[in-house]
Amino acid sequence: MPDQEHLPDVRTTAQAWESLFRTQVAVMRRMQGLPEFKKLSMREYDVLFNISRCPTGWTRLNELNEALLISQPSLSRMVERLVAKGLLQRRTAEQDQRGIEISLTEEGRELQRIIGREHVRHLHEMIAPALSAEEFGQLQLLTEKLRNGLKRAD
Amino acid sequence: MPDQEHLPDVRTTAQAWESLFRTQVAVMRRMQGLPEFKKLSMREYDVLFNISRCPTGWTRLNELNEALLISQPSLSRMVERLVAKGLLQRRTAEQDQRGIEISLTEEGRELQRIIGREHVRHLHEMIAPALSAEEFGQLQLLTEKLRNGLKRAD
DNA sequence: GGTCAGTAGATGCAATTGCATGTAAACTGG
DNA sequence: CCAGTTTACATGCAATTGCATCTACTGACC
Repeated sequence: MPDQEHLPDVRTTAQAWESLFRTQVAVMRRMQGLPEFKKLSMREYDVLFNISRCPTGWTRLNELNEALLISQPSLSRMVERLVAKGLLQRRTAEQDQRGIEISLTEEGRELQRIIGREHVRHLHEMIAPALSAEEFGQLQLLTEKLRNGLKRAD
Repeated sequence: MPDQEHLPDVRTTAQAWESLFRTQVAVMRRMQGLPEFKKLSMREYDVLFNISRCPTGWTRLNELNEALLISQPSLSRMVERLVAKGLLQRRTAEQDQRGIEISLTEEGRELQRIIGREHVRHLHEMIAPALSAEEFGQLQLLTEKLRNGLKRAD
């Protein structure tokens, strides 16, 4: 081990978390009203976005659920609604007859792209003035490291 | 201005935000099931916590609303429920007869403290292994700076 | 191969949420 | 001072959410 890094105490971790959390709230709150989220709520967009990131294009419902804060029954019904809107398609998983796989339809993919572009543009306007490029880079590294280092849920 | 810091591009800001957001989701998701949130949902606890931070002990409803992601009618009714549970008290504001001020009751303050202690303890267990004390400090500074530097909502 | 525990989603139902709108008080310009 | 606008919160109501539970399938053990 190179330099001695001392372990964080409770105050340090609590304050850092609180600051991160409040920042997330502040940004989300400003984003809520923006026009791109008129057609789809932010939660729904987040579902489309997560699916769009899957290499194969298909995800298992339970896997998707882990990336979201909503409960399993809520996701189940949200997917139902998004299928009804023509934005998603479902199929039963090959190797596990209990499982459901979902993917974006062409329409869903297109809507995700449209909203995504607007979203990124507005996000950039909102947060870019606050930090330098170097600081954003540090922030990304620190949050990635934090996320990857979380103690496994028991 | 000392060194030349270059301005962040769109990719840089979007990736940093996404990483922060995903980290927040990962932590919140693990927190949801913990026993301290059996008596009160996380949203409700967050309300008590925010009020507990007010120097005077009283807050205006609209001011409190700005620190939360829920809508104004939702907060209005959540406060109603928390008053019914005996955790909050309400009064009309002195200088503005339209306004409502709320504060914790003794019972509410005590419950907030109990949940808060458990929460901080579990949070620490969960995230402390991920970063050093110095890194948590950097994370706090960066998120504070980000929050304070957000472009004003139009 | 049959029983039993565990996992993936679906569903009934009550509670919570948000949207649109309502009411009342405060501000504003003449 | 008074009409018109804005602000703060409440309320009707439909949509969404979560909890508890159910069904169907899987995997393990014997």
